[in-house]
Amino acid sequence: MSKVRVRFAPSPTGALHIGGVRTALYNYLFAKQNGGSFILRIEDTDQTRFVEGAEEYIIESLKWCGIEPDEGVGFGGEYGPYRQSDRKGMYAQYANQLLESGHAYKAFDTKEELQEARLAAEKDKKTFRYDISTRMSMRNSLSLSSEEVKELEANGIPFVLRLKVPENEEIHFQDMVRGDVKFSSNELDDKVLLKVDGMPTYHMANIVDDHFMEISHVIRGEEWLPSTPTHVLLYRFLGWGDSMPVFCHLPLILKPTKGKLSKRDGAKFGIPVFPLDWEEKDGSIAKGFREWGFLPEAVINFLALLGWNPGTEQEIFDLAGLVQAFDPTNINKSGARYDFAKAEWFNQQYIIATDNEALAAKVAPILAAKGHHPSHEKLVSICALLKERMGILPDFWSKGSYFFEEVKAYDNQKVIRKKWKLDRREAFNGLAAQLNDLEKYDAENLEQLVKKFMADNSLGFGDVLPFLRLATSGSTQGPPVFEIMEVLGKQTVNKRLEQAYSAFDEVIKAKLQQL
RNA sequence: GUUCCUGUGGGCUAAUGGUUAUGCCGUCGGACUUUCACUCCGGAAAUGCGAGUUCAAUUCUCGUCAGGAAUACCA
Repeated sequence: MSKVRVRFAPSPTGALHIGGVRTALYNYLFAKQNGGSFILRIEDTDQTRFVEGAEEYIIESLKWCGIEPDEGVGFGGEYGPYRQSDRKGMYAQYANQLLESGHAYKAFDTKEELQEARLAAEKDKKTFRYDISTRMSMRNSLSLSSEEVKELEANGIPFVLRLKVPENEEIHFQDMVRGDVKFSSNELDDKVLLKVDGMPTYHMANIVDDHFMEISHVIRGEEWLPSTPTHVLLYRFLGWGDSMPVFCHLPLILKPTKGKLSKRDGAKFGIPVFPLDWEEKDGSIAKGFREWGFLPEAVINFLALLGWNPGTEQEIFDLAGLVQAFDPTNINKSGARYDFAKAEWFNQQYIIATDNEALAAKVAPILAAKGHHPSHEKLVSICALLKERMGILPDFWSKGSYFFEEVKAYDNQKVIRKKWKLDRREAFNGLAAQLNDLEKYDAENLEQLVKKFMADNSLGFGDVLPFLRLATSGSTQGPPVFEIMEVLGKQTVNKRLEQAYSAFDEVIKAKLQQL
């Protein structure tokens, strides 16, 4: 078997969404597993849709995900250029070859004429198709006499080259996911091969490029399935039928409701659909997984399992593990819905698995943005306390801001109203004093001290701990209190206790007044 | 409309022509923690529908319905 060479071929029309990332990932996995090459080709044959920065975005996204191409735009290689606009000169030759061999023809129809034909068909509740049944009623080198064609050309009337699809032919091809797939040529339209501007269409360019880049497997989204028979025809007519790549059409990624996931869905559902932030033309920012606080390993793991399964019950895979376990025959046929909750779960797993030192580094920028620059040691110990409670990186702040800022509010007023007693204030003042006198201020000693305090005053855990929590963190939830106190330190805890006692008293006084 | 693709709990999925249809996420309950999370235990919940083949169908066939994709001088 010849060398495995696969390509990821996005068009630079905007941000890459996770469906594209998954396609890239599967290409990458298949290439690496077979000792082959993963190639990035930029399909920019439609110059009207070119978007500034999209190409860089794609490259940066792949890098962030850890699936760098071996060849391609930005990565070098022996089969370049890898940008279709840079290969512009190559395509006409092959389109003309098809013209000469009678597999293509010139079509002079204007946009308006085509539009008219479409409108006419619509009246009959049909869709116009430029194909064997209609081409003789259009203006092209098949329906016109050679004199007429010459005259049109002499007058500089622009034309496109269209594929002449043969009649009554059954076209078969093998698909790695779907097995034997067949189409009738009668259902195919005479696709434009070369546009008026001299640029090839996707169909033409991708066949020429795949051929010369010696692509062995075409792994792409299912939306290409219906045009694959046209591609098969092209390979055959160009004389490349024997070296045609194997096709592998991936199931679509579906949006949370119904339908194929699209770029707009991020804003619509309030979830990330792009790997990185993307700035739209109107200046709005579509938030990426990275900025959302996802780890790339988690995104990759999540995406890998969307439409594929390893055949075992293992769910957590690093990239190397995926390369090993990946098996295209286990790719599903049906579309997979994008479930954000599951993505978050994966991320949580990866955050928990990250050691505290590394997590501290990831979380530091979030704190810096809030104006806090804690010492590394402090950050590491807080990471240890918080990591199991984080789904995404910013949770570090939402669940741990009290480590860095004063407590502004106490979230569980109900507990205060029920359990705080004015006549215990003296005892609690005593506790504060004892805590202040504690020499070795660590969780273990704190716990001992507090337990003794409870025993001395005949108080239960429920009478004391919620207030320690509330006072120090503002919340009755979170990591073990004594560990919070240790990290906070004596001074801070004392200050917060004092403040809190008064605040608790106020709550009770307000309650008494109401009665 | 036409062509093609696809239908397993709420989501992602496993499985075999043959016990109680798997696992994960989510959800609910319990244990642990007097909290939350983690962890552990348990519950509810699925083969779209209808025929046919067969001793036996989620699996094979047909029909039907539903969803999706394609139907551009976009990719």
